[in-house]
Amino acid sequence: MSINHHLCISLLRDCKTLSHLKQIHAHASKTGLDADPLIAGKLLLLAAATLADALDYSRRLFSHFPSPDPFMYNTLIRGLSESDHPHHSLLTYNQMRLDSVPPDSFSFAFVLKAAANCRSLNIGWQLHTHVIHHGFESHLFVGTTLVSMYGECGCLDSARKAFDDIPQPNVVAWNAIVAACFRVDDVKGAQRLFERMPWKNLTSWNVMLAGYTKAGELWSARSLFLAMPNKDAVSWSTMITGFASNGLFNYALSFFRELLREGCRPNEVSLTGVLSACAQAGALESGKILHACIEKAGLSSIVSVGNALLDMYARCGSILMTSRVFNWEMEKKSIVSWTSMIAALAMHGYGKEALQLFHKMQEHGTRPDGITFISVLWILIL
DNA sequence: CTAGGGTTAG
Repeated sequence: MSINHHLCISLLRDCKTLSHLKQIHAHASKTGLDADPLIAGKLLLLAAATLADALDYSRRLFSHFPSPDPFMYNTLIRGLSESDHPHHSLLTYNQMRLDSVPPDSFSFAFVLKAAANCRSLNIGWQLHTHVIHHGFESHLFVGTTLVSMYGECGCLDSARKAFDDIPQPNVVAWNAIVAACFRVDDVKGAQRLFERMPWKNLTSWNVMLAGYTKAGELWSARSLFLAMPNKDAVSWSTMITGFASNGLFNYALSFFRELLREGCRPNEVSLTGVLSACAQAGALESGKILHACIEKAGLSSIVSVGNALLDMYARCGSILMTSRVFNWEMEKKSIVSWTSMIAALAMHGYGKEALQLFHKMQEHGTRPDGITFISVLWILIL
């Protein structure tokens, strides 16, 4: 089968997995589309860079283009900035400058995100000078990314200055500076800004909810939630995960029930939140009901949902259901899945099986981290 | 063809 431009673009738009991407690439290379720097080749690169498990692949694709343009550098910088090694994004940015390709506003938006993910204030400051040097200091998008980068690095003063440098901040910029206050636990400052905001949208309210729950001020969050003009799935998820992570299981469960009563469809975030509440409360029966809902809604293939289910069964003492979920219901496993299963086996006295799984995990190419080793050590204690 | 703010498990 040979494919044309149009087909290639629509296939890439729906591409979700690495093997799917490889198939498309194979078909595209038969007609030379993969080397077409105008559309298909670039979109192939874009798909690879935004697919979580296809970064090496995207780098290989990138290296085949003799003279990459800003779009292609940006694509790789973006993919790497969201990876586990965001500093590789900075290396690509440096390569771009060495190749005398001038960075544009997109390049700065992506590379500043990488600095934020590295939590490196030094890199952030250095990039800020580059932004000024290239004349983007009053660019709305770049300015907003600077605000959130400084917030992420815990430097509220710089975030404030970057915000004041934006000539006409819109609601997104305002939301960014409010979120920056919460990130350094300046709840009072966030409240003052929230009241002074010229406009608010739903996200502004959700920023406040998330900030309050992170600061442990759940009653402020609750009264704001009740006073909000509109609520969406993020508002509900924020409240449920907020209550669950602060140990208020009954509130998490009753908010989830309320969500269902309002006719909202639970998403994967609210489900992981309420499952975590069941796990901590030992509510096996509620957990089983949720399990059935997840299967019916077709959400069981989402890794975070599967992991939350695993943890719920393990903490509720049902080792049989834990291994059933792990062995039969999870097609995709992350390091969290392997570690949860190992911990569950070890804590229920199945030391030999836990150790076997520890080896099997490495055979699957997943490298253990600190938490995995701690889980294995439970074998010695129990 | 790419971009900024809010929710996700061990």
